[in-house]
Amino acid sequence: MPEGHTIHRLAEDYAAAFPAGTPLRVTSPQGKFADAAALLDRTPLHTTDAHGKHLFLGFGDAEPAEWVHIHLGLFGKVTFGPAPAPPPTDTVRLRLADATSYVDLRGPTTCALITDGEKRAVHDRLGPDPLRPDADPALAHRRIGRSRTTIAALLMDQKVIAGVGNVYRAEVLFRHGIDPYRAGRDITPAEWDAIWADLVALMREGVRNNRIDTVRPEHTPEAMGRPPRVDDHGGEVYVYRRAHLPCHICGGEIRTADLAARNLFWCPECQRR
DNA sequence: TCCTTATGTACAA
DNA sequence: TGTACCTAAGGAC
Repeated sequence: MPEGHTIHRLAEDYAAAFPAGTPLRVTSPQGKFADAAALLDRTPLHTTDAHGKHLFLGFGDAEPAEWVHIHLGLFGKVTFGPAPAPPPTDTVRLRLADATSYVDLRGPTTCALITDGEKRAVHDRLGPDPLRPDADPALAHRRIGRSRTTIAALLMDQKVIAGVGNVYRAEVLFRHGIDPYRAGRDITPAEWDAIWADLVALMREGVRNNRIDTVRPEHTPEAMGRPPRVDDHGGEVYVYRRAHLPCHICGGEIRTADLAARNLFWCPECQRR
């Protein structure tokens, strides 16, 4: 479930699973990361970091000079388990293991050993991340405010804002009653401030619960006297993957459309221009 | 067993 | 804009 909240949660979970100082077995059963894994084998995990959808694992006994850079893409998955680790399947790109637990990485778009400088370059090409304390929302609004591109596309552009994916994009626009096709430059500073603050809160909750929930208590099916939801992605949402179903608030039909090769979902009644 | 789909991105044309 | 890449689950047969 890789939007930014998943990656920040993984950074926490990797660090919690493998305390600094404990040497790890590092392997790549699939083979695609075998050379790097051999270099890292029997060294401890020192630090983890996350920016948007990018995860960084720093190995060694001191401040890392090299990092494992991981991006899950659309399919990547990480599974944690207790020792003893089962025999790995042939899709495990990276396995970390110690005496008490193991973690398997499968299907990432990126899993590469990079230098500290290369890591900085990744940070430099990413926009502010609502989950990072150093993030500057004004930086994002400066880009959005000059753009004729739709706000729906801008929210997915990691150079503009890092960590938002297709679910948070759809849900935050719904929560603020914003038509996804409005141009970025028509988003007022007040609207942007509210969107940013909401993303900070929603994504922090996402890290805490390891899933995306966006429905306010007063709009849950129970509170609205409607039948329980039938979403299959784990969280409570207003519009994501709810095409042709009734809007939780107005009862109108949720619409869907292609936008930049992704599925956009919105309620045309609640999200007017 | 095959087909579709998915919370993503990079690159070619 | 289209396509390639990575994996697994669910649904249609």
